[in-house]
Amino acid sequence: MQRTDFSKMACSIARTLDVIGEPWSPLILRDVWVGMSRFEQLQADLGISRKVLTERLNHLVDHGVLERRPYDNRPRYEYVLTPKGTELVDLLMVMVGWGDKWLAGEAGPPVLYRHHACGEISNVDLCCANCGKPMHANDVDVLAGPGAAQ
Amino acid sequence: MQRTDFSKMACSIARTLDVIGEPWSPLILRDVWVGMSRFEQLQADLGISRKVLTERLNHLVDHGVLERRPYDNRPRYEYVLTPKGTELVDLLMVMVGWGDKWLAGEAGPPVLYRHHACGEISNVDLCCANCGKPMHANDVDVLAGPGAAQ
DNA sequence: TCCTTGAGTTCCTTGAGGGAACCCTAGCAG
DNA sequence: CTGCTAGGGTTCCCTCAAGGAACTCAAGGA
Repeated sequence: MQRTDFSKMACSIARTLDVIGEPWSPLILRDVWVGMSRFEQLQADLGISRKVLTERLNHLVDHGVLERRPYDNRPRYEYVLTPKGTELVDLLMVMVGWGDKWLAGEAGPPVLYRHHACGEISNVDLCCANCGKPMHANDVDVLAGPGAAQ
Repeated sequence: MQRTDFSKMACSIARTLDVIGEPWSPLILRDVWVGMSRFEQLQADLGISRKVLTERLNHLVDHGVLERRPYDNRPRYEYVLTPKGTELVDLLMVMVGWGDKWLAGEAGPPVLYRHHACGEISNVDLCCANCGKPMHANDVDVLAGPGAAQ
C-alpha cells in the first residue's frame, strides 16, 4: 500500500488506484486472467517476493477483485477473477494498447488479441457508451458530478 | 520507481507500469489533464511531498508523457501533456469508469463527462478497433505476438 | 517414518515515500 | 542597491514497505 491513503479521495482514479495501484497488482491480475491461478505459479512467473504476493492477493480478495477457492482436499487454493475483477481486465487491455503503440519497439507487441465477434487480430478502442462513436481525452468536457468533494 | 524494474519485461502492461505505475503518477496526469499545470498547483492540490512530485514530473518528462515548458521570463515552468501523454488519459477514463461503477457508493460519481459528439453525459466503453463492436475481457483470445519473450 | 508439495509466515536489510526546512533566481517596492 | 516575495525546486532525516532467504505447516505418498 502506498503511504498516502487514496481510498478516501473524491476521485474515481484515486479510488481505483487504492485497489490495484500497488506494485505488482496489475501483473497479478494479468496472470490470473490468462489462466495462472495458483500461488506457486504466480510467484515463479512474476519473480515476486512471496511476502508481497501474499499481501497483494489478500488485498485483491478483500476488495472483491479475486476470489480464493480451494481446489483439493489438501489445503490448496486458487485465485479466480470475480465479475468486478473481470471488468478490471478492460483496464489492462487499454494499458496493453498504449504500451503496444508507444513502448513495444521494433520487436512488436508481445501478445495479440483475436476478437471473437469479427475473428480478426485487433485492439481495443474507446467509444461512447451512449452513442458508440469514438470517445477520447479531447472529445469530452469534464463536469462536477454528484459525488464531487464539498 | 518500484524496486523491481518492469521496463524490460516482455509485457506491455509491465512496460506501461514502468511509465505511470509509481504512486501519484496517474493523479498527476489527471490534474494536468484538467488544467493544473504548475508545480505549486499540483503540490497543493495533491498534498504530495515536493520531493516525490519533482521525481514524478522528471520521470514523466523523461518518458515523453509530459513536456516542461517555461511560461515567464522568470524561471517558471508548466507541464503539459504530449500526444503520448494525451493517449494515456484514455487509460484514466477507463479507470474512472470502473471506479464510478464499483467504488463510488451512494454519493455518485465525482465527475461526469459530456461527449462532444452526442452532447450527452456518458462514459467510455471498449470496442474493437477493427469492427467497432464491444470488446471486453471475455470477447478475445490471447495469442503470442512477434515481441513475445524467447 | 520420512519425503514432497503447495501455500504461506518470519526475519533482516535496503531504499523509497513523507515531511519540514532550506536554497536559488528574477522581479518589484522603497 | 537592499530587502521582500513567489515559483520551483533540493536537502535532510525518519519510517515503513519491497526484496530475499529461511522457516513453518498440513496433507498425501513411497
